[in-house]
Amino acid sequence: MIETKKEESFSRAEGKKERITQAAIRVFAEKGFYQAKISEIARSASVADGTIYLYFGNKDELLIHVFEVTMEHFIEGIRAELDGVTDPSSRLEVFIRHHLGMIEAYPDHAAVITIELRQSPKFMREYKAERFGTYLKVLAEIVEHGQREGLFRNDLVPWLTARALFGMLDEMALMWVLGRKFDLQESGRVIHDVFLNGTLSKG
Amino acid sequence: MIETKKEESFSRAEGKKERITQAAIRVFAEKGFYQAKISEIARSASVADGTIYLYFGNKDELLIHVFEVTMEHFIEGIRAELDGVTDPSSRLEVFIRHHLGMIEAYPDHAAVITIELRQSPKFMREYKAERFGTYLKVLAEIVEHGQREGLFRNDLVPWLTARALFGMLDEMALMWVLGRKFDLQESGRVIHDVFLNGTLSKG
Amino acid sequence: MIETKKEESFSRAEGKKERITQAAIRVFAEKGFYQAKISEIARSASVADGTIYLYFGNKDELLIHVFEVTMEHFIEGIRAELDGVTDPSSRLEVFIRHHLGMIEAYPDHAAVITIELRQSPKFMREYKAERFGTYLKVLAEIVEHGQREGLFRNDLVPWLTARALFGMLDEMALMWVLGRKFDLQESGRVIHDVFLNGTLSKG
Amino acid sequence: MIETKKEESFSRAEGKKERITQAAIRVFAEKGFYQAKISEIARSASVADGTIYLYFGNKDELLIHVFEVTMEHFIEGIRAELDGVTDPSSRLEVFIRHHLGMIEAYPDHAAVITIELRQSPKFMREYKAERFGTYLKVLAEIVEHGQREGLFRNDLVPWLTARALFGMLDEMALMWVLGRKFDLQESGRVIHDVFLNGTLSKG
DNA sequence: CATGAATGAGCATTCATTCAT
DNA sequence: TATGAATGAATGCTCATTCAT
Repeated sequence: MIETKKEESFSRAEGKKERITQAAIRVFAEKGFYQAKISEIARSASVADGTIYLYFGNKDELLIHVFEVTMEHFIEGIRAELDGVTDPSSRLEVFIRHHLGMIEAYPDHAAVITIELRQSPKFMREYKAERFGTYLKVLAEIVEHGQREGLFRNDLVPWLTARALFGMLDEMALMWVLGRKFDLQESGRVIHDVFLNGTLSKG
Repeated sequence: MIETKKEESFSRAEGKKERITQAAIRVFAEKGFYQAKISEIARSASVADGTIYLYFGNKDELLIHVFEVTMEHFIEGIRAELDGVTDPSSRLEVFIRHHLGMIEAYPDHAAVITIELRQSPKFMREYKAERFGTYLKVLAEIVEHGQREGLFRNDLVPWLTARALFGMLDEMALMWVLGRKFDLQESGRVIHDVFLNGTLSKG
Repeated sequence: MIETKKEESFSRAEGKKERITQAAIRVFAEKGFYQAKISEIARSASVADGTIYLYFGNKDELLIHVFEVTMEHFIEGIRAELDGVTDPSSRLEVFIRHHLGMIEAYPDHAAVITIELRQSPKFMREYKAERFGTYLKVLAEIVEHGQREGLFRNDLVPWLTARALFGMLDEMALMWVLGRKFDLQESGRVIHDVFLNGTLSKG
Repeated sequence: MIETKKEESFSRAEGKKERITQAAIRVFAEKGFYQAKISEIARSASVADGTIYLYFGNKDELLIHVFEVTMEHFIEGIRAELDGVTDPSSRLEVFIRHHLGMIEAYPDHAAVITIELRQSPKFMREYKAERFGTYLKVLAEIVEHGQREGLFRNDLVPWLTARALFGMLDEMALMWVLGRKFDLQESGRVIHDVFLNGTLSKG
């Protein structure tokens, strides 16, 4: 399944940007964007405050980068996992399992996604989250594919459906991160089952 | 259906607290909690900055109040709408329609819910959102009721199911608020349909 | 000796100003001038905040009034006690005993004097503390009188001497108020004795 | 005698903290603690407001530091001056002359001592002024020493006596700072003489 | 006279960002 | 590149004072 990356020793150059990014993920996840202090991220990354500004224009850009990197992480993973899986139902299952598996392996990522996507509407209107769109597109295409195959109902708007599914997964992730009071993967299996039965074409 | 309250002229006393609350909803919704300035809320409520502190201990407490009032608003509405509706499927439909209807009528409320629920995990861990729990409980009880009636599958954990449903609705609300690029109630009907078909007991 | 006034029920009119004054003495004594809140003084006097401004122009004036009233209290007392005492040494003794006795009976007064006299030099330069001058004059006149009688050395400048004596008494009062760790009147007797006879051992 | 330090150009590091401290002494002395504004101290020290918080946790801590530094200044000076002086009467004379000399050389220090020591009793009860205690101890030990030598009366409690003496000196300092209407050192000589010999005329 | 809700000027403190080294 | 001391704009909150009732 998904294995947590071990603390790698990066090359000096890119390593520093990467260290900052990872530190930012940790701190944003724990404190939220506005409570996170640049100085704390710097400390957590073992760099000077000013160093962060050699790699990122400002705090906003750091947040955006963190979000994009996080989504990239999800995207690469899901693409690898989907490779070779052709059955729409299985693809859906893989997506759900992978998403929740990532949350379990990297809980901070859940917080980053959750927090980032829910900044003020104003912020969200301005920042077009491309990678997030790409990730959702993977899901929407699973739905479309399933529709072409005649498995899924044709009255579903793929991108709305994808977003609704994502809403469920994100809500599960949020709850789980808060208290870890239930089995995340088990909830994923139920979501898959319910969603599937609800979306099957009657033919 | 749901009708937007018109700007009432309140009595001095409660009126002022109410004006501040409504102004806070507007400003929090547009700017988010941290970007919202007390002085802007005060201006929007036509009171002095200091007046806010006659009614609320600090900015945090104002946010919490705003959230609680918002949820109260949802709770009262849904209870009234559910009154007399006995069929679980219909109750579910009513809930979805009402929730999304409220979002349409009071779009700021969607932002408040979204923002409030997604503050930093740290914040959420400390603040127990009682009213939000009450609201979700209404949904969970619809599921439970449906299970007792033999309509819904028994393998669904009611509160998890309710939360997943809420996740979908909240995601729809978020998207709609951002661009109003689709018919919110139509998406609600699809969610109801998909969810229902997915959760029906096979008996 | 000195007896603490019991809580009198004043006539409504002057009573209110008096209540405010006494409340201010209490609060100034405990918190100091800047930390004392008008609202706390009002509460302590059982009047509304605004009422204070019917009797005093502002917080500064209230402080000045409090100080003047306090000094008046000392002045009246010391004049009564000195009445009929003619011997300079005895008059000095009476002054010291009375001053320290007042501190013991009304410890808040010590704090008021201490605090008031030590506001910023700027403040002190502007506010001419007349009553305080009157009080000190009583002491200076005891010195002068003693000089005329041939009891005291003629090289003492009376008002400087009076001020130095006052400095000792005020310091004793300050210490005593802080911890009450010694016998205030006993220290007064030593001061009287030293002042009169000096510190050299007679051996 | 005592010579006023000229404005030195400090090294960047300690220099800045020192500049802030000296600026604070000036401003506290002129305005008093509560009227002194951080921004004015910053301006007076030619640093930004925020810079003060790199060296001091908050305004209170700045005041405490200022007081401790001031007392340190007095302590170092008096120790140097007392070095080699063995006669108790002379040591007493040195102490008085030095204390008042410091006031003349650094009048702001008088205000700092006066103000600091007379904050609200509440403040004083919490803050244990160690350096002030050390300074007073020097004086108390002069008294004790004089008692052991048989010069001073044995019925004097040294620390009370020291405090009374300090009260006289501080009162002289306060008056002198306010108007400089008399010769401070001359008043010191009289205090020394009176304290030693008392006020009775020898006739 | 009395009230106390409302006001808003004022200030300590924070923290993203800069820049001399 | 990297540093971190220094900056100073920005803001939540306080509280003396006012004034409609």
